[in-house]
Amino acid sequence: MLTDLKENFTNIFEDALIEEINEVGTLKEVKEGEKLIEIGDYVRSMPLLISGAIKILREDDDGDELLLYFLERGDTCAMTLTCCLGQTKSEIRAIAELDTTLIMIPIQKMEEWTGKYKSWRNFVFQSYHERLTEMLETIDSIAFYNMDERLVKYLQNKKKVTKDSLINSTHQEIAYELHTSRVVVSRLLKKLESMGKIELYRNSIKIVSL
Amino acid sequence: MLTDLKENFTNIFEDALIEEINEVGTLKEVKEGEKLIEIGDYVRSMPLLISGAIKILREDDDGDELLLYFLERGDTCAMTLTCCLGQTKSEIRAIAELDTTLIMIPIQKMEEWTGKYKSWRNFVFQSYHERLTEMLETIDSIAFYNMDERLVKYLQNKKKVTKDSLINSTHQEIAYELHTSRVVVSRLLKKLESMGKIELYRNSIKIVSL
DNA sequence: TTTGAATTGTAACTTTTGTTACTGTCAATT
DNA sequence: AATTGACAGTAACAAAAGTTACAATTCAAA
Repeated sequence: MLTDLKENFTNIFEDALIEEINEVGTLKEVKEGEKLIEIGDYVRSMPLLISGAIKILREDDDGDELLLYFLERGDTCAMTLTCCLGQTKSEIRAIAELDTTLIMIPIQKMEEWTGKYKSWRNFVFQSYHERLTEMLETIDSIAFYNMDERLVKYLQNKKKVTKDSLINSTHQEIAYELHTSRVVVSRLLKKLESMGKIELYRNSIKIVSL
Repeated sequence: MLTDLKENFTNIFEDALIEEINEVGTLKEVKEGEKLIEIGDYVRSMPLLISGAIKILREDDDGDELLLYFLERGDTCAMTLTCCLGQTKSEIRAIAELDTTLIMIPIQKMEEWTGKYKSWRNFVFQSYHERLTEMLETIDSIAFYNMDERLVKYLQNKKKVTKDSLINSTHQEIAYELHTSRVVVSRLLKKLESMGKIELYRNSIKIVSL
């Protein structure tokens, strides 16, 4: 774990802090599709992402979902941060988008470190900033763009996160994450295909030029 | 200013911190409608809200707006926090919704206090949490609700913030903040009126029962 | 008092999105 | 090989939201 830590956080955290994380943190591996946090859960530890990606989802009253954003290497979950401190329940669901490696840090350390390490404070503030920014982008997408544009953004984002221009999703899965219906997604994907921007296969979509 | 501080923050901040705020902070009064921050501005000081309310708006490429949330008594601007620390430009616009009193704190103190005062750290984290929660609610509204429901939420929220069941807005102003068209707002308001939930006047709307 | 701008109401229409229904295809399993 | 269920394509329709156009009203300024 120390190697993972040094590789990913050496320019971010002081050596003494890396030491401490190494002592109290536990390594966790999750498989693609595995659920990390459910809405309403109490959060008892804070994740640092070493590799992979985690998708953060919001749910409405009918149980329908909306993809908020992805966490990637070097990220942490800003929602978790405040849930830890405030002892409140999770407002979101977290699911591994890829096979993912995390370091879990017990929440007791959170408060201690924010007083003790400047690098930790900066990291936490930076995380908040990034998350707020991502939330703003999500709001932009929903409020200012039509579904066809949102779909394009979704595909681009997915490609970036998975580092793969072949996206292994069904139309139904995409519809869930964009909070629309399968028929609408199929319709718009077909239009993108006829424009030569993507190629459609069963269970996957090849991004040609988006 | 000391009185304002003690009245509003005495249970939140340590006495020593209140002292410091009193020394370095400056009192600022803004009139309703006055702009506090524009998108792209660099932020050089952090506001603590003593009284009044500030609306936070997001803008799209065409210059159209969307209301994100209100800041009220005891709040601070989470976007400002990170802008200060990260030296990045503002992503949002802030306009006084009511006549408002603020204490402005120079950003240099930010970092110093996060190391020095536990109560300050808690306040900052709490602020982030509240802002993230408000952003989630905004996302819920846009993503999961239709315009008629969003309009009702808007009116309820406005009533709560202004503490006045008579809302002094034109249909056009409401349309801007909900990012829709005036005709749509007029249509939906008329429907609410015919249901007996509101009364419509020129330049104002009376909330009867929502 | 007249003018003109801002505000509101409303009809008619278009576009976007969502829904229902049915079809064919693919792939795993028996 | 036959069965089954998940997946995708598409038509037809419905609902929600956006647009255009115009009329009526109010109110302040000329």
